[in-house]
Amino acid sequence: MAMTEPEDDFSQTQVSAAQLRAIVERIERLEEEKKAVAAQIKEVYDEAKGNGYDVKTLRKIVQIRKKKPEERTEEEAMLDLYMHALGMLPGS
Amino acid sequence: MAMTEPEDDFSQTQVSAAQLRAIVERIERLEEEKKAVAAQIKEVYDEAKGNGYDVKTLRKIVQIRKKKPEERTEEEAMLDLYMHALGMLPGS
Amino acid sequence: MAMTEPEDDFSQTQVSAAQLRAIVERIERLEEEKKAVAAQIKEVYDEAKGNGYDVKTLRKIVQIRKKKPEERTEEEAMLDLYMHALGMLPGS
Amino acid sequence: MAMTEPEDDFSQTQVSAAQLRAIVERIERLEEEKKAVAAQIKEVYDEAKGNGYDVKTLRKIVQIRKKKPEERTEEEAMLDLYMHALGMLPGS
DNA sequence: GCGCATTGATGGCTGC
DNA sequence: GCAGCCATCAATGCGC
Repeated sequence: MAMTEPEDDFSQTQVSAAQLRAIVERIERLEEEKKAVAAQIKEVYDEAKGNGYDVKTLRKIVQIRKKKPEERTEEEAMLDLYMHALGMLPGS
Repeated sequence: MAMTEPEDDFSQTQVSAAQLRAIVERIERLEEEKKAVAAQIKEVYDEAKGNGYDVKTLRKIVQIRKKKPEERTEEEAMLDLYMHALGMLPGS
Repeated sequence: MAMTEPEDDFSQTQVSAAQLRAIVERIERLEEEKKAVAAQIKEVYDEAKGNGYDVKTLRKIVQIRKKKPEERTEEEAMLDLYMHALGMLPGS
Repeated sequence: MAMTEPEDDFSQTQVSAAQLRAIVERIERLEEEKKAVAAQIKEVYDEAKGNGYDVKTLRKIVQIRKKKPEERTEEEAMLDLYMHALGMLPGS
């Protein structure tokens, strides 16, 4: 009875507890997913290693491919930046 | 010609390049998945925040639940030890 | 000649460039100092470790002492609240 | 008396407490230094801002000057990296 | 007040 | 096997 019809004083608390539990468990499930994907990534690296690839180098390549577009933009902006900062451009 | 009938000397190299490309692309796909899951986790925290929960505390809870009870006890004990030595606790 | 008697049009620009350079170099010097201090901090931790102290706990202590007692109390209270709601505490 | 001639049972503990306190305080002093230097850096930026410089751009410049040598090295290594990884170099 | 960027902390990997 | 290194992740501070 008390379980199915809790005291009013505790209803809100119980709801909060249930919500809280739901939130935490959702996060934990998602973190497990993330962990699983991370493990798959590791597997690919390990397999590659087994095929004679150098993991460290592979990581570098992935990293470079990730950063490239960003870097190129920075590089292009840089010249303008310096020139502008030094008052060598019209807009300065 | 060279493209459709490559020199034997380069066959192995081309296979390696293909393997390499396959590996890198698999990793990149998995990293995108991981990124997506991370975004979902962020959403849950944001939603919780919208419902009045304190995100920082939520993170702490998740972290604590990750640790084994034994670890948690050890860490707390060590902290108490140091805090006691520094007079930061009532019983000191 | 042009170097010793620059065109009026460029005088201001040159001054700005000099100022700019001065600013940037001052910042760079200060950042080196900051880096040096960070290295000293690391040394202290390493030395402590050599004397048998637990670095992780030391860091926690330093962190806790940084916070005002009030903050600390609030945070602990919130954590207890959540942990209680989740049945992670004895009294729940 | 107890203060100047502590019980043997507590000597080691007290020494540890003193050592511990010394360590923590050294760290705290160094962290204050670091904080002070950081504040000086901020002052330079603020002063520059007062002189009409764009702080955001200044930060970018400092950043670029910091990363450049490193990036150049990476850039150089990269080509070799790709070529090596793809078996297009003698050493592969 | 929010999002971004830096900084600090943790856990995993590598080399000795 | 452990210490140092690196990559990831949380947290603080800053600017918009």
